[in-house]
Amino acid sequence: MPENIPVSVCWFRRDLRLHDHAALYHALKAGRPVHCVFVFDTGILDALADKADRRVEFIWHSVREVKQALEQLGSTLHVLHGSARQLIPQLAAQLGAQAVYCNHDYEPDAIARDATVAEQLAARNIDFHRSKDQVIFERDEVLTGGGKPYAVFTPYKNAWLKKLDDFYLRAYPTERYFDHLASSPPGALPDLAELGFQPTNLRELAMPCGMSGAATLFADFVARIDRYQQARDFPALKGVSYLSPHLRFGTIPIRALARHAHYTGGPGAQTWLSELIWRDFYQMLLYHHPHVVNHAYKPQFDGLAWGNNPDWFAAWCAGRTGYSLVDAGMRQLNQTGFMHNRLRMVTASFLVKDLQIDWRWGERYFAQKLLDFDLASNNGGWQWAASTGCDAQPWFRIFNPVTQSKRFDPQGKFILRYVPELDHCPDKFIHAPWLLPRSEQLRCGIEIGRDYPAPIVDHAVARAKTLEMFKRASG
DNA sequence: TGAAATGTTGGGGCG
DNA sequence: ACGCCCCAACATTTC
Repeated sequence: MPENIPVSVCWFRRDLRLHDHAALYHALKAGRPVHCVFVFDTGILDALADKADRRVEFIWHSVREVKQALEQLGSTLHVLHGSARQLIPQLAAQLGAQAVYCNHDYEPDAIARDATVAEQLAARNIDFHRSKDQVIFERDEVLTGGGKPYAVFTPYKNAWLKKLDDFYLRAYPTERYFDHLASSPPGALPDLAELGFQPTNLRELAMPCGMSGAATLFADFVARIDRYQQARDFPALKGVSYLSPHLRFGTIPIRALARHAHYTGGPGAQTWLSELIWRDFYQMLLYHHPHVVNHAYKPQFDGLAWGNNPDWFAAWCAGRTGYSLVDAGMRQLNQTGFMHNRLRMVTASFLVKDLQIDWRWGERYFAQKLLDFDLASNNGGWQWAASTGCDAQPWFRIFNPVTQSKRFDPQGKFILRYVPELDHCPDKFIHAPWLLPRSEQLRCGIEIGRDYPAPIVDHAVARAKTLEMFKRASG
C-alpha cells in the first residue's frame, strides 16, 4: 500500500457485520479507501480463565464470515492478535491512514481503551471518528424533564417510545459504498489454537454464527413473534428470539430488530420491543453510573451481611441445589452457554435470597459462562434480582423456586431435559422431589440424597433469614 | 417481571 | 330451623 494515498481504517469490535453498520458507513462515505480491521485483543482474552470459551469461537466464526464477505468484494479484514491499544494506532500509521472509524462502546474498560487509542491517534495526527451503533438511544439522548438520566424503567420506556421515529430506525446503507473498500489481497486468519483457545461444543449445539446465522434466527423468530408474549416465560417452549448472542456481537443491527418490532406491532412485538428497551436502559445506566460494576447501585445495599457459603455456591454453579428448576437452569447454562430469561431470574433470586450469596459471585459466574454475556445487561439483571439496583424489584419480593417451577414449567418438561435423574419421578413431585415419600423413592428408583441432591436449604427458613438481612441493611 | 400472612365471605355438614 | 364450626375461595396487607 503506497503511503501517499490517504486511507481510512474501520475498526470492528462488537459489530461483526457489513450491512447497516454506522462506523463502516461513515468511513466508506468519507471517500478514502477503507481498510477493515478486527483485533483479537489480548487485553480481553488473557482475562478469560477457561481457554475453551464459546464466545471466542462464536467471534472467530463471525470474524471469518466478515472476512470472507470482504474478500468477495476484493478487500479483506485485517485480523490481528495482541493489544488493541497498541495495534490500532500502529496499523493506522502503517497504512498511512488519515482517520480511524469505530462504534461507541459504553463499558468502562472499553471507554478507557478507546481513550488511549484516541490519544495515540491524536499524537500521530490521525482523526478518530466514533458513532452510535449498538443501541437506539445512547447516553444522554433520553433524559427526564429535569435533564437527568432516568432511574425508573417505565418512564424511561415511555420517553424512549415517544422519541422513536423513522429517523432512528433507518438502516445505514453501507452496501451503496462498497466500492470504497480498499482493494487488498486476502489476509491471514489465526486459528483458535494460535489465539490460545480450544474448540468448544458450539458446533455440536448447532449454534448459528455470524451474519448468516443471525439472519436465520431472525427469520425464524419473525414467524412466531405473535406468540412471544404468551410463550416467552416458559423455558420448555420455543418462545424467545435466541438472538441475544448476535445482538451482543453485532452480527445483526439493533435497528433491524427494533424496526421490525415497531412496524409489526401487536402484543408480541410490543413486549419484545420492551425487552430491547431494557437493553438500552441498562447500557445508558452503566454509562452514567459505572460504579455499578463493583457496587450496589443503592449504596445501603453494599453493606448486606452475605453468608457466602462456598459449598452452597459450588452446588449452585453445578446445578446440584436439590431445587429442580434451579438446577435445570444452571445445567442449561453450563452445557449450552445460554439460559432462558425466566430461569436467569429464578436462579439469581435463589443464589441471593435463598443462599444469601453476594450477587457479584453470581454475576461473575454468568459472565464466564453466557454466550450472550453483556456487562450492562448482566449487571443490570443481577442487581434487579438482588434488589440492589436501579428500579430493581423490592427487597422483600422473594421468588419461591417451587411455585415458579409449577407456574412456568408445569409438566416439568424443561426440568427433565437437564435433570434426567428425575426421569421416573412422579409428575406431582417433579418440582419438589424431596417431598417424595421414602417408599415411593424406592419404588421409582430415585433416592433423594443419592440419585438427586436433597435441598441444600429450606426455602421458608432461608426466606426469613434473607428478610432479616435486608431489613438490617435498609433500616 | 411475588409470596406469605392475614382477613373476609359464604356454603355445607352437623348437632 | 338454627347456630356453630370448618374450610375453601377470594381479597387485602405485609414482608
